[in-house]
Amino acid sequence: MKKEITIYDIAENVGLSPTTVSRALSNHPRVQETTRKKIVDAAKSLGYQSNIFASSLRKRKSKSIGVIVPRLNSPFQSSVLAGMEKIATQSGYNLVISQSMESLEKEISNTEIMYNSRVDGLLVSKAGTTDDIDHFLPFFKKEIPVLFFDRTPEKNNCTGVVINNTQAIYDATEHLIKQGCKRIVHALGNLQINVYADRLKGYKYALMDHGFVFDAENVISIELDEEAGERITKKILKMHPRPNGLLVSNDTSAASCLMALKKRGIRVPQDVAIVGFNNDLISRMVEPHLSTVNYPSYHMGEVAMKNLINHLDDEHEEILQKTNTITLRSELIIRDSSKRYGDSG
Amino acid sequence: MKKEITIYDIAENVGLSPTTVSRALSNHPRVQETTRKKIVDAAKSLGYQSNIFASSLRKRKSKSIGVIVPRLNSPFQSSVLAGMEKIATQSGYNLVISQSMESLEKEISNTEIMYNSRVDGLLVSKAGTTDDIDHFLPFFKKEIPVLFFDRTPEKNNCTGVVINNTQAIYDATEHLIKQGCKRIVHALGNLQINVYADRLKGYKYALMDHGFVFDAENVISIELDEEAGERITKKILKMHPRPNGLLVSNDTSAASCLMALKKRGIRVPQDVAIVGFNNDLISRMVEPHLSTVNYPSYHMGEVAMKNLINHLDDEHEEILQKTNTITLRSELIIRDSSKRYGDSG
DNA sequence: ATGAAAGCGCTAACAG
DNA sequence: CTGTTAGCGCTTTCAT
Repeated sequence: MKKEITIYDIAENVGLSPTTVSRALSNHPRVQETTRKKIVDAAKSLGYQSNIFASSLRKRKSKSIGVIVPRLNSPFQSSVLAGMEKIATQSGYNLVISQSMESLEKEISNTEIMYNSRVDGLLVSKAGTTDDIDHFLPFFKKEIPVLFFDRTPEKNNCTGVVINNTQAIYDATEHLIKQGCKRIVHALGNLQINVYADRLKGYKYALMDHGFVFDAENVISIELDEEAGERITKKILKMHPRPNGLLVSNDTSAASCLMALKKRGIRVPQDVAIVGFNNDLISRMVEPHLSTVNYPSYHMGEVAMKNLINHLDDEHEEILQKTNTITLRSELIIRDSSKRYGDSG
Repeated sequence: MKKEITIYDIAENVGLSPTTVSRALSNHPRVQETTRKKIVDAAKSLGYQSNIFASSLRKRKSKSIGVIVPRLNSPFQSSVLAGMEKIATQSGYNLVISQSMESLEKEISNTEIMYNSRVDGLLVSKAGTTDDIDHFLPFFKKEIPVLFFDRTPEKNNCTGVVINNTQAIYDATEHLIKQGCKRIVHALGNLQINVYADRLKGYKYALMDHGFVFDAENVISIELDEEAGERITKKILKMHPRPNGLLVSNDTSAASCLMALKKRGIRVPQDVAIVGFNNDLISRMVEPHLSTVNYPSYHMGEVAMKNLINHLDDEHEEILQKTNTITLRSELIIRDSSKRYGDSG
């Protein structure tokens, strides 16, 4: 391996000390402009590449941020990541990304890897299985900031960026009630995940507030994938009376429900009104278009990253450190899949 | 800041030298089992965390791999990334991800960042604008492997993982011809991107082989986003005779075409047969279901990463170094959007 | 099987 | 504004 060009080589070349070279290269104010110029030129002509390992070792900072998501391959998550990447790159941070595949075991292992990689901060959307956060303890102890987004642990001492899931589903449920739905089924994911637990609450509250009786049979907890529609539809068709309102907690599954229902000759929204969640592309491509909850995913990525970085860069102010929860605005988008009485909301 | 626990502390604690501790912790064979155990236990009880900066500085390896994609937020790319992440994590590599936003300028800047971050290898799907690869020169010079996937530069000295785009569209075009389409329009992205240039070739060859005359008017080069369908449809409707076959180079746009056509009362596939590209979820959710080309995106991620890592880990064998191109299998999936004569392919 | 010593390349006190 | 010095924590000869 060829020898690396170091600041010592540059120093020798320009007849200055390594310190000055180091300062010049990192735009330290106390270096004369002419000196800096000379150094920068020499660096370029010698083909110098700063050694980030040495720099990190000395500064105890990696300038990188870890992100752990349940799955990389999801319209929602990839949109969040896009927002995060934009801000991180702008601010000079690298993004180290891994996925937990919805498994706590993998999340723990990923967390350890991130810790050992010495990321300056960690952004996490929790895997479903449990509410365990012991594996973040090393981060807490070392005061490396951990910020949760979307799927946050229940323990309320963790900073998180979320939407108001309860309110979102409250609104959706109320909308279906106003559309004349008498039996409303709510299909959602693993109830150990706060996101779904909160949505269930919103559903219950809305029913209550409108004089409906909550019936556990109307709650279907299921993996919300592409095939979910078939499974949900089969369950619905066995119910008496047959449900005429359906809340499905993501658009992929909502779209797949729509298809499964239509395949059986059941009309949407006349026989069953459907509301999805996320406002993914697909909600605008199926017919009828899906009513859904607009989830500001890209924005969530931006906000989460911006807060983390502010926290890292503001060495003095620790204002954000004690911010508990940042709630982003989400809103119900009403489209044809749930409009049973003309255009009314 | 509290003092870090180092191998010196462990050494002192167990009465051995730092060298032995280092060896024990990295599973060097020449350490007695009992000694290793003692060291590992001490490390644990002292709360030791290996300092990866020091280790990287010494070993000149970061154990991380950079990935640059045009956009994080795309069903195709996120699926590729998921495949990459799986393999990288398995092999003990971190994934540093950034997006070029389809801009050469950002790609160049991202490449520099990756270089300065000292990634052990780089995986790139090129931004569209040009075929420029000068910004990878520093990698080539230092013999840091760069592997392209999907969108590869034309210069044929770059290793790449691809599908046979020409063949894929050849098959799709032939299929439409066999379905009785007399005028076939091909909508694709920026023709400076090899992927689209190759597809155009496949389209031309298929026309030629079936006695059709190629007409440049039938090629629409356009940004393939959610709104593309409207733009494509407007163009088609101005053509005489009206096209009755349509190849759209991604499923999002193909689906949006489908909708735009249906909105205008044009029947698919009877009036216009459509074939998309990628086999995204959406192709199975619109009606009629989209015929499309199955693009093994997840697999492409796995293969690209596996090859890169093999290259990195096999210090002796440099077999893969001279592999030029790995072509993955893709295949036409025929669904209702292009079936004009019953079930025939 | 274990240890001593040197150095990877940088930055931050401190001094001038 | 510039320089001297020391050390971040690890791995790796080379020696025993």
